[in-house]
Amino acid sequence: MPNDPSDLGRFSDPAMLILASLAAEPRHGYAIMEDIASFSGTRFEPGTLYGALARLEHAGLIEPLEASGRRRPYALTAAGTRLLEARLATLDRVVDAARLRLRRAPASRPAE
Amino acid sequence: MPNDPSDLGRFSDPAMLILASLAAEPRHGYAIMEDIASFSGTRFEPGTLYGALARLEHAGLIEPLEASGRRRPYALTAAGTRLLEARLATLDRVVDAARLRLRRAPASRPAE
DNA sequence: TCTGCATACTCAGCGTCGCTTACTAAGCGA
DNA sequence: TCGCTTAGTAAGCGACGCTGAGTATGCAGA
Repeated sequence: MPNDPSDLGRFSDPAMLILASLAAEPRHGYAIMEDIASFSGTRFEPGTLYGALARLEHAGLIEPLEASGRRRPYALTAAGTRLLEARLATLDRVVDAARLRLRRAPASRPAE
Repeated sequence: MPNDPSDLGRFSDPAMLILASLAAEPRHGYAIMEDIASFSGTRFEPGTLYGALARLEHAGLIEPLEASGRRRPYALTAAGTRLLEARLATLDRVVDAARLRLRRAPASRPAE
């Protein structure tokens, strides 16, 4: 129950990638999609993208800017920036821990 | 639609953390819980932990070892190890991209 | 001008998965 | 034998990711 807005809900992938994409500058949905595909290799379908966008806006992590034509651009809020930074730090810790554990794994992993 | 077993389903957090915990050595559920809490700061409730464990086993990413008493230990399979490594590489790319973007962000973020 | 493609977004529905909560039960020290 | 920690089971809810189809605008070329 994400009553806590500092929590990304239970998921992180689409939301995290969107926050990362918006970190550089405001972008509209379609551009976010292209951008994410370029740096992460994952291309979201519109439903995934715009659904996540709506949730992030509702959580106050991003905010809509004035539309120009069909394009509805979004910008990171201060809260969104803070959350992204915190999330990045946690990810670093986890990735480091995982690498360490992989390296310490016994060389003789059972067959298969 | 995780017909593709090389896919962690749509989520990654609990599953990823479990794989990371098992990377060092086989562990049983309760020990995984403690371990994850120690390196990631997140403590899963039993439902979350054992649910994810069952899915990972079903996907062939971990396998149960012989139980000793109540303890049901699991070990990473070769597929699990490969997936963890791949996932780690992707995470690195994403974290780097995000950091770069944060640094390039215009210093003058609108108020608030 | 009309066709057709790329852009940009909306909407509806399904199934999965995370999360909570409560319960069972073994092992062990006081 | 009481009670704490350890260890795992079970049930249910609702959020969210994902797919897929549909709508509409702008623009280049025939």
